[in-house]
Amino acid sequence: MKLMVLDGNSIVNRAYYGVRSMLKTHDGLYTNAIFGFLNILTRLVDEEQPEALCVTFDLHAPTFRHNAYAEYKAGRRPMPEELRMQIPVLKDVLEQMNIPRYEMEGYEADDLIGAISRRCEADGWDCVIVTGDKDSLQLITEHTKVKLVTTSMGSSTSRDMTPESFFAEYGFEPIHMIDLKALMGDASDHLTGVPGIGEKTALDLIRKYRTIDAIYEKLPDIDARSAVIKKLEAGEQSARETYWLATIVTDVPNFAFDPKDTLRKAPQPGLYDLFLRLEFTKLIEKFGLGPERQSGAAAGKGPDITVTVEQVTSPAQAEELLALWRQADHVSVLVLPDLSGAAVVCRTGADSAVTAELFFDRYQGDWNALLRALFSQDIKKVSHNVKDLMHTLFDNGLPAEGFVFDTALAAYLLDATQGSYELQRLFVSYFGAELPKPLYLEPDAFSMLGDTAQAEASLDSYAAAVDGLFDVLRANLEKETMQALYDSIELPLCAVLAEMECSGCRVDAAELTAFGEEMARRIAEKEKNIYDLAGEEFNINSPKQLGTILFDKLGIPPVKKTKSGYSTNAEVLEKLRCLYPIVDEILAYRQYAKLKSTYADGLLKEIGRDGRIHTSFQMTATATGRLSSTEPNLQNIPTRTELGSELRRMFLPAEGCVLVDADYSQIELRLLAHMADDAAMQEAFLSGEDIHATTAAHVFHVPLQEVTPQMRRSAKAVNFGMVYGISAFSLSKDIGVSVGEAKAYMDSYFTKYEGVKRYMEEVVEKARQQGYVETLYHRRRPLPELKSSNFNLRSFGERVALNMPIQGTAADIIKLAMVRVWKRMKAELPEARLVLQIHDELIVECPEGQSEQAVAILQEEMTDVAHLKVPLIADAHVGKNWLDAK
DNA sequence: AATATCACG
DNA sequence: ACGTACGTGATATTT
Repeated sequence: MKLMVLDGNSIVNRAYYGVRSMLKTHDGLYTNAIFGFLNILTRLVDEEQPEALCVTFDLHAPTFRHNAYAEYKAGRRPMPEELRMQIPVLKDVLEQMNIPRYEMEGYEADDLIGAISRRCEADGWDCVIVTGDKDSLQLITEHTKVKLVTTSMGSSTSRDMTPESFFAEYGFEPIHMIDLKALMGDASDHLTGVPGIGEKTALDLIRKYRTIDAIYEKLPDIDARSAVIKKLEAGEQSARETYWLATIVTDVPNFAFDPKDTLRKAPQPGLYDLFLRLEFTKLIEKFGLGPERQSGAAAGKGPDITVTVEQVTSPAQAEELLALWRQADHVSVLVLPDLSGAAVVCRTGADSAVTAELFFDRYQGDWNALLRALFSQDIKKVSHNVKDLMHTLFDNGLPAEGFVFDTALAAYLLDATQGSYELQRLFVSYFGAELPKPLYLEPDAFSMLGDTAQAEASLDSYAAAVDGLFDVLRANLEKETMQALYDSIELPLCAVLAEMECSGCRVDAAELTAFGEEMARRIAEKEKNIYDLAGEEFNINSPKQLGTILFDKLGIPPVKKTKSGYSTNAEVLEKLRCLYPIVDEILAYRQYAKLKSTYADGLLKEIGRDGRIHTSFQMTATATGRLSSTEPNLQNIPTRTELGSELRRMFLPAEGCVLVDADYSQIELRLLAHMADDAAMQEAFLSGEDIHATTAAHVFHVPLQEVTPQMRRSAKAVNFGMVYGISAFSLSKDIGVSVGEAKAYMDSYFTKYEGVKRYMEEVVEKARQQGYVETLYHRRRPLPELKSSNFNLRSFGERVALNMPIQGTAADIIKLAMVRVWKRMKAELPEARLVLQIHDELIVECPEGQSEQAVAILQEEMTDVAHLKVPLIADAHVGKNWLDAK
């Protein structure tokens, strides 16, 4: 039999610091430590398969040992509030999981673990101790092993310590860990040990003599330098005291522990509700949890409404409902992805609603006409992921008007850091209950299901969920002053993006194929050279194999390491290229391989039957408010190298058309000048100077005419650094100077741009107070990281606080410009259409003869969209392909 | 599923 | 003394 015992305090600490970001629920309850704890727990249980399981905790009351050493705890940093508040919840979780918890006044978690492990051994059980503290290593025996948990870079790993592995590492038996501590002490626990004796000397002594008793018995004659012997003599009392303090008590009176009491049991039904509250939907699935009784899943704590369900089969019935919907404030609609069915929820009173089920195969009328009526302007509709629905409607030649609310989009605005805005998740967050599995969304769910009844029921409850979420989300948007952002930017953008996705962009498949073939030739050539230079064949695409060849076989000095071996990235290889010809070949190989796999082959796969690529724009993906582009990503087509930018030649307008490319000039720096209200920087933009050159002149104290290209490059890096939340270290790395010089540049920069300096301080301070940052248009990003006690996490939060308002405002501005350009083109230039957006750049396709009007519309709308204290400039060019239009 | 790399603004 | 830019997505390899 085997028991696993966790050191609760130690593991929850590791978990808290280990989980990458500050996970929290939508209403601000921190959960990252609990989540991390459960991850560690489940992983180790899987690994060990123990029959019994328990957790111990410290009780923070003074103990006899603490009295003996009053300052014992004094030096430890207090537990951060964000962690402290999670502890009682974690204990609840353990209770619901039926995992016994042990804590006792006067004893630390360690002591209880000691007692537990000895009790196990006495009963003939094996014991596995899980902890992050090395203190427990003294408990290792033939039947007790320690799993030492360490966290680094956001993931935790554990190492098994047995008598054998301990001896291999330390060179003595586990029990002498106490003797080691007695000599070297432990700063983190305020154990003095022998003053002047450090880890190395202590290890030497213990390896030779094993115990402090043995050492002190023959002290004058032991094999050590005389200085060491002197220190040992002077520190004997402290050593013996430390020995006593470092010894884990294994004999705890009144601790009635029986390993049989900890045999694993199924969790309590309440675990499900608790996980719901913590929004651990993934864990609910993993643990196979469900509600206590089948009480109609969507009923839960959701809105309490009497629903009449109506099957729509006849046109007469449809007419009646359409009339009802037209006079309703709004209806909530969910539609199957293939438009073969829909559910429409319409409120008929404060606590009543009618849900209509519409299915193509049961409707004895003109299905298309019904959809046309439903999606016309005069029925106000709420839905989830409106842009995707519009895309489908457009593709089918149907109208997509009268959408007044998108629940996914609203939830995204309320917290852009959540990552996922699935309906099921939102329902859990806002109503604390689960929706049934979304059968109809899974591929072929319908056909596999056979019986459509279940799918229909889930479509109903999903539409009802949208209806319920609408109220709370709309109220929250208003409360947080995001109504305007929502109404005038995000929601109108849905139609714009849906249309852009449907339009797509024409791509020259033949040219792309030829380009791919040319890359294949060059790859083969480089491959041969590399194998020759390496003396053997290997997979160049594998960083692991490449690292072995370069740094082990060829003996090139490694520059940097990653967590799993040598780093072989471009930055590293760039440093080595002059000295080793193979490195040059590898860099070339990598370039060709990237261009072929990601771009030539990757884009070819995405060309549709219409000869065009239809990317998807994601509206709820980024924390700053930017869009993203997927399948394929058309926002990262190469431009920085000549060879790569050839790909842009293959993006074409439709026959008889041209492309118009308009991009904002330095929009982020202009926004910095505006938002920081920095007079000097505003002046530079107002006078139309080259901002990077001007900055260079100031930073390097030279007249504008004497600024060299090198100086301008560095100044440009400093300018960008400001937008990103700079540090001297990273700036120095970026422009290749010492940290000291970089620091000097920054100081000089801040002397010139005082407003920027002040702004950077103020924005972080304000973010700390509010718990979030926001853009000019009140787009918001929560920043719990600023309260973190983890230096790295907190610093990250500070950089984000500097960056998000700028990047996010730029995103707001171009989104608004898109809506306006779209509207004007609809009215004035109906044959022109928006094709792509690349963050600060818009691409329009229009008939050859209309390019001048298109340029004018783009420039006017992009420039006029915001009135800042500096001009907003947009440059526009016309071309027969993307490259020419740049 | 995670990691390393590299493409973009 | 920490470890460093901000925001993305795709591919190939490895676990």
